[in-house]
Amino acid sequence: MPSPAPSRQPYNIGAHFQRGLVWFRRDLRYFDHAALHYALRHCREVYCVFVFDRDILDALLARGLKADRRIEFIRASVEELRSALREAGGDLIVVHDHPRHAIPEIARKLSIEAVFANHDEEPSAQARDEAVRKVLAQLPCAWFDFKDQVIFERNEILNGQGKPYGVFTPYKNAWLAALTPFDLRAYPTEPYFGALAKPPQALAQPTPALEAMGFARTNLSEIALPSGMSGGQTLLDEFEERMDDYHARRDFPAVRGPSYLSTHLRFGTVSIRTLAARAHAAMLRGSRGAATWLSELVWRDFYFMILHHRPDLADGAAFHPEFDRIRWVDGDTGDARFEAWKAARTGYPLVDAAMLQIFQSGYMHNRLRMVAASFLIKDLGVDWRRGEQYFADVLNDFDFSANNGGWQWAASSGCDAQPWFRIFNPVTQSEKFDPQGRFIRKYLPQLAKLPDKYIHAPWTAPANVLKEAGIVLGETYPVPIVDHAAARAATLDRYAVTKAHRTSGAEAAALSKASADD
DNA sequence: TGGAATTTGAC
DNA sequence: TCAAATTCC
Repeated sequence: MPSPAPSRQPYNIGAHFQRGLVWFRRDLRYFDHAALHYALRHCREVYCVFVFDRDILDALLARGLKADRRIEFIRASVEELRSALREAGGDLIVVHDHPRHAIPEIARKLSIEAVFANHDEEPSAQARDEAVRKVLAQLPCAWFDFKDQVIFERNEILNGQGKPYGVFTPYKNAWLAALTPFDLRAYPTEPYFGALAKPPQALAQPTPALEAMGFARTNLSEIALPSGMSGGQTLLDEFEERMDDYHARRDFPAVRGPSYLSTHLRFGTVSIRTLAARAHAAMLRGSRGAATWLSELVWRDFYFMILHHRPDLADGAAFHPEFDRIRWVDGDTGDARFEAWKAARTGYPLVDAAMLQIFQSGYMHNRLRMVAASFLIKDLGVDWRRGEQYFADVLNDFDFSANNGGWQWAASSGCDAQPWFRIFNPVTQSEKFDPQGRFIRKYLPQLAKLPDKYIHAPWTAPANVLKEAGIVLGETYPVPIVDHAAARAATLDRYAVTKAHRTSGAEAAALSKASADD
């Protein structure tokens, strides 16, 4: 049975079923949930399942990533969801398996007539769903999927020519213009909880332990990232207190400015509709902070939309292919630079502090993501894909679309990216956004005694100041691995190949004149 | 959602 | 002389 196109009208299932199965993936909540809403309304009995996906988890283990905060976050969130569903009269079947095997098997055992899930735009997830759907079709078992994790998806926002936007600002204007109360309204579930059903004991096995799946405990409990729906709610409540100041505070990593909700958005322990509705309402009453924050939520929709139209991005393609002509610094030099960047040993304090933040906590402040990415790409000359992969490995809130979008923005190869000749100065950024060095001092205590004036660039400090602060450059803290001015010049050279094919009008005229002269 | 070099303009 | 404005990368 083909799945109807997503609609901004209430989805018309057009049938009722005896038994349905809701497959939870990146939507670990039981309120305001599209798939659960429609399943509860169209099935007499609704079962719920979560699969710890061995295709994903085994790949992480094969790469040695045993201590992954995200797996721990997911497991805790799954446990909370499971308790909540139990209290509501149902349960959550939790298995550690390959979805293309587990979902049809459970569907068969429970005589499920229809599986309900929410969209996941990542190409690998699309392939996964297609594989599951194929097996289900043979049972037969129907499949329904829904927009849930964004406000507008896929082709819902198009430009005047009926094509997807490639530039953010006009996209955002169209997004705001298209917004209706329907788009922000919750998909209620609670009124229909009567349909939740408890699976037989054989399927209601305990949630697998981290260790049973091959993973180790992490420092998740120490890093102020409460998990589950309750954790998301706590962070949202706290953020609402400071939302009006978001625009003024969000750029300063030493200040509590951001919402810290990104990981909850990633795993759906908060609802995007709740967040966007709060932001939109506050914006309408004149809150600049709320307007700026809403803009960030629109960026999130934007990058999901871009990935939907450009699945080749998942294969490492540059959004603008001419940027794949760049010769990056590779070989031993490239390796050494990349390792120094990861190890927080670049000699630029703000960059190193940022890299320690992500390493220790799985989180990096958004301003610093731009600074650290720009430094790897445009100061060290290293291929942006290497940085993208590292962030993918360690960020708690890692989402392919936004991570790829951010890296390609920094590399200037992306849609609506910064111009290629725009190169952050890591010292200037530090002076602007961490003026008192509070963030730097938190992560680099060996620099703590340096006066504000020199904390952004220790190598410029006079010998007696360094001595006074107990610093021996090259021993207690690295000397800069590259000189910014020289690196900047090298990057401008390196990027020159991206404009080689684009001949200006004057150049074209000169060329045709030259050939006419021959 | 820059930065650096250069020019301009008020002293 | 210096900071603001402009231009170029």
